[in-house]
Amino acid sequence: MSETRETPELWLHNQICFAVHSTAHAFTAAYKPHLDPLNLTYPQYLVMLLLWEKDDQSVSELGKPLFLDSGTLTPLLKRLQATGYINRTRDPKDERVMRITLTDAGKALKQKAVCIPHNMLETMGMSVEQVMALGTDVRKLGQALRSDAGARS
Amino acid sequence: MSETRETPELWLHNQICFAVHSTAHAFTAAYKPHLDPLNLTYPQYLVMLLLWEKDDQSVSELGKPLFLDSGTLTPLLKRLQATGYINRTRDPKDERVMRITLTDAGKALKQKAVCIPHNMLETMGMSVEQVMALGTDVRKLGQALRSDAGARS
DNA sequence: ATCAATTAAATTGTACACAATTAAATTGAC
DNA sequence: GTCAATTTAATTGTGTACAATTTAATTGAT
Repeated sequence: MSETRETPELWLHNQICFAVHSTAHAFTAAYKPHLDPLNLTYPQYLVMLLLWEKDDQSVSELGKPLFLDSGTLTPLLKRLQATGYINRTRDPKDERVMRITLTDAGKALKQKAVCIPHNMLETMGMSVEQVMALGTDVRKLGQALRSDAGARS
Repeated sequence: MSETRETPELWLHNQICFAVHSTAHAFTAAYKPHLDPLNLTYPQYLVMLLLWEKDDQSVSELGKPLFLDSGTLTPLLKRLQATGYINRTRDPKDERVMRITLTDAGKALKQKAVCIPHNMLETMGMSVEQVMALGTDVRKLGQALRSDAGARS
């Protein structure tokens, strides 16, 4: 009856891209109850993770591991500044560079965030070993997708 | 030196959520060269997949498998209509319902899309079996995240 | 020393994504 | 049959993403 029978490769539920895509959105939704009390969105949380690892980074230093450019980061960082978690100041050595530093409130927030990974692990219902193994595979897939994109010279 | 040494659970590159999040974006970018010639964005492609599986669906029928509501779908469907791939008509039986049907151009597009999954498989550099196994695990994770969100009554 | 390339952010425009509200049509209890 | 609840989309407002352009600062070849 359906013309689909002949093209199972086009079934939505067979597509790993959609599995990854929808699971990413499910993560954002699952983080929400944990991040709302901290006044953070999920992408803002990712930036805070980087700043908690290493304070005082430029916009492009933050963007490289996140695969984001200033078009996304500039407005996001302005919101983090408005919330009071970061400072944005021009580097006196090179006025092109915007240096992002944590405020005291931004540093203090880390203590409220440390429990989030543990809580999310419970939500996922997986062991640490399972999560690490799956993470390795997913990262490998992401790297393959990105390296191939760069491969067309 | 870094205060991070004590909190590896907060390292960005340890977070499976970020692995999934960034791989989802890598997918969107990797699809772009395949979808641009078809005048489709990646989310629009997902809607077309559903319509190729089963023509004539309502907005909410399309939204359920995609985990999207009318707030996202209405403008997206208007763009697909503007491109000429779908029709949007009110159901005469129930004027609340918007019925989405493929135009001839929308139906014809399927033939141009059938090769995309195969091409993407090459980009991923994985076997069909590997992709299916990883897809199963990722879908399971997505389901766990969504079911737990609904678990707070 | 000067000026053409380069670099870093910011800006602009398009397109999701989602919460919350609104509007219109339908259903159901009475 | 009437009107309150429900259902379906659409709308509004905020927040990412990303391509393309712009601006300002720096570098480097001459």
